[in-house]
Amino acid sequence: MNQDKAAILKGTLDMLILKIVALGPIHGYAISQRIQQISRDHFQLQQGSLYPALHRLENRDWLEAEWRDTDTGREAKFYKLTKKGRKHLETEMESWDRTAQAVALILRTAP
Amino acid sequence: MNQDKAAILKGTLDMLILKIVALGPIHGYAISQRIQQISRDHFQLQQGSLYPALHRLENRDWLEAEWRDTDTGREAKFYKLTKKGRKHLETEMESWDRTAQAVALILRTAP
DNA sequence: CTATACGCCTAGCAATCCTAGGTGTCAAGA
DNA sequence: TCTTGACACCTAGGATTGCTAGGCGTATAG
Repeated sequence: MNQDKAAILKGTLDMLILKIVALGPIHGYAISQRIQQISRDHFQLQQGSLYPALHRLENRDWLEAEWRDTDTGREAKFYKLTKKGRKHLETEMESWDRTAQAVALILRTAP
Repeated sequence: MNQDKAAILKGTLDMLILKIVALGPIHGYAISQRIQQISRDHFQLQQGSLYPALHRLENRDWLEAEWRDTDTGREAKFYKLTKKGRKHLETEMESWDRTAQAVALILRTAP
């Protein structure tokens, strides 16, 4: 079915969400749109992944939520980063960099 | 405990193993050593991940196994890529590239 | 008035990697 | 001699994670 839009790589979703929220307060539904948009339609974040992840991040005190109105006048749950969340995001990004480099080392090894 | 050696990113292990085996026939124990070595000690592949993965790859006809002697005169199960395996490896590598780029797009987005 | 987008939620599945245990051989050092 | 460590294989079960597939309610466009 989805040959086109790819699933999120396991273990990276938290980091991606935190990064999007770091750009400014935003509600859940919009997060999935932003991820799809910025990734140039590569990632397709499912709601069944999104909302549990948001609750997970809130429970770990990386995100704070607040009900507010959207531009279109509807209620939505806006998230913003906590200090802990910002710190954690940095750690995760550094970790990602090292991991991506390590993978690249292996994939680029010539026979 | 392991602040140093990182776990393998979920979903990438099959690709990494296939890539190592693509460098030439090799047995399981040596695969984990090679992965650790080439990744400059970043990845620490556990045996409880390694062997189930190898059986998985064999069942999918991406790897073939054969018992042979090592340099040290012991018996070991040497793996080599099948044609299907080589093809799958290429697909996975392309997929990884696109995914890594998509992640980079998101992580590099400035506020 | 009906479909679609918006916006939230949950239960349960499938996959994956790990921990923690096990087997047996062999070489080196106390 | 005996014990430790490296070599080389294996499995069961747990934890985590993202998805599928369902659900709710409102507003807007056709």
